[in-house]
Amino acid sequence: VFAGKVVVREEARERVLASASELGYVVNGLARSMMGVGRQTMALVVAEMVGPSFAELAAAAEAVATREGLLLMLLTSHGDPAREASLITTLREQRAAGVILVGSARNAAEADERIVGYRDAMEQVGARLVLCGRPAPFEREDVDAVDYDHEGGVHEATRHLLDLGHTKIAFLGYDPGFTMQASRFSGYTRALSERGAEIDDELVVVAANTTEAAQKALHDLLERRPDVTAVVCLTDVIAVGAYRALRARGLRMPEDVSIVGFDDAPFVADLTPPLTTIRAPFAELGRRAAALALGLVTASEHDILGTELIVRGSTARVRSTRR
Amino acid sequence: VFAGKVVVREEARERVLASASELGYVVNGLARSMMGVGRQTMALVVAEMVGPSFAELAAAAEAVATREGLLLMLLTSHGDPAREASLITTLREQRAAGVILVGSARNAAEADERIVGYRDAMEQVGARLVLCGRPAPFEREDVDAVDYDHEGGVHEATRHLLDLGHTKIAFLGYDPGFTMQASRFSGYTRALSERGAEIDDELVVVAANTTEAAQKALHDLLERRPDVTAVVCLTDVIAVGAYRALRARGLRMPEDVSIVGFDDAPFVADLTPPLTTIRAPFAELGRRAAALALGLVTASEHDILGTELIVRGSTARVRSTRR
DNA sequence: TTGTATGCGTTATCAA
DNA sequence: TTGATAACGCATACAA
Repeated sequence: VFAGKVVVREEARERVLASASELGYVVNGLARSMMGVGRQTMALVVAEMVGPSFAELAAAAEAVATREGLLLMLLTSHGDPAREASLITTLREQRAAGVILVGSARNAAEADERIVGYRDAMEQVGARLVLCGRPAPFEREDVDAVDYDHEGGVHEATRHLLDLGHTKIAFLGYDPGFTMQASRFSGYTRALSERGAEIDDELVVVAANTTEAAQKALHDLLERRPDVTAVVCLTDVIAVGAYRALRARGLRMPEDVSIVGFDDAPFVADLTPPLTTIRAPFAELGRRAAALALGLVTASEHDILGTELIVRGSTARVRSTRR
Repeated sequence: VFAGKVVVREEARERVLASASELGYVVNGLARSMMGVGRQTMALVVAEMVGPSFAELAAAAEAVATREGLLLMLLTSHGDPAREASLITTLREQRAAGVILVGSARNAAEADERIVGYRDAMEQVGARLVLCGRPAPFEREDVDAVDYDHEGGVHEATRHLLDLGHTKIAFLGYDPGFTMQASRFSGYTRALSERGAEIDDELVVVAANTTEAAQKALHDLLERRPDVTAVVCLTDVIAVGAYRALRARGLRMPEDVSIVGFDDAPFVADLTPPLTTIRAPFAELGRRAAALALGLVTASEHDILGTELIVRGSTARVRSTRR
């Protein structure tokens, strides 16, 4: 009766259902899926459960999982390769239908090899691995990935600043060791190069993705280089750190310094001034990644979703003189 | 070898491990936990994956799940009782070790009965149910719950405003149909009563928990009652809506109107002015709920965690005249 | 220390 | 339509 595959007399079915509800019986999903009837779970692995992007993406992925009758497992790797590997093992043991690895990854051949290993391991238990928000390793066509246009987004933002007359444009949050950081940075360099501008290494500053780290990093930069009139921030979190640093130094936005962020986090439109930022389609990203992970669609090519520059009050035309 | 219970010769164990890694074999966790060896998952059910509180709480719960070797399933109910019931059934089928129901619940006897039913249903398959961020139904001692002091938090915030000389204090986000809304509101009424102030019904305004709804609600209130000098907001999201409404009307904060929120969401300290708000220990909440759900601790009584008023720039002494 | 049998709650198959 | 039985991959107990 519960399997639903076999034809049963109506009266018998009702008798079974009645006893079941009387006894509080429910099918043992573990035994059921052990018979290969179908997986019951899929997984989403993120470095940390932070940021708006994470919630939006997870919610979208869960929605498609639910539609397919699956539960969504949410795991964190804390950016630790060992923990990541152990999660993959556990998910294999659990016979998850698919796993989505989301977020920036280490930008190294060794990391790429790990990913391919994970993919093969999952495949061995009949599950899919899909990358989300990061490029496929070695640009391999045989690893499913859905990403958004980090490079294009920052390129558009940087060009926006160039169009406003800025020339001393800093990049805050540089870290070539990670894919996301590297590709966003390359959007910055491309925009500058297209205008024939040199990359001023001093204006490219490393900062961890926290408000505090960003604040300190920009503070230090402005000590050395008070001529900066605009800063491209890796993320909105970093942009908020930039706001704090500028405010602490008595500089006005956007009159003295223009700021652009990335993510369009909640509330950044309510800052003073409202943050100009880049919006990525996180919900769509989660949907596609989940659909890929469950084999509902097949990746025609590597999907790269577009981003959108949202111009608000934190960017303005450069002023010829400062102070 | 994999069960680890039996003593095996070292050479044999190595031979097994070698073959396993060669074949890519991993234990079938489904079959294993079917033997009652131990559950492998626990679940966290929220209405929506929004808000900072959610991420912080989920991360903390996942940390203790991980420590116990379990995976965390994250499910959304969208506030729909039918979906909630269906999730409970699925989790019973999956033999989850425990489930945490988090967030505001409907404030009705019928809802309480549902919860007790869920608890019994989970118990039947040897799993625990724990409520988080909402009170136990009917104040039943036999339903595990860990909550924080909604009432006390808002009471402290309201008294803070009273101490600053405010008398026309509005409450934004009223909705007696839900536990969280009701208990936060009662903190407001208690603070007023303690000072011998009447509750002015016109100053108590309904608003859904979105920035847009709050903005419109406060706008409408100020049309009718321009004498309001302070507003207690159900959440930070609503407080941001209040900021917008005030700004749109050309009112200054805190000179013309003081605002307090609830949650201490990211970035609210970076608004202009920085938001005075109430911080609840979401991480601790998640930790305790998870520990309870896994039976690591037993609830001595119903845990009510304390909150903390964080005074920032959005509240100030009332001015005798406006404009 | 190792091999063998039994049972767990399903699905699937085949006979009645 | 229904009942009996094998098989799934494991844990457990017991014998070798």
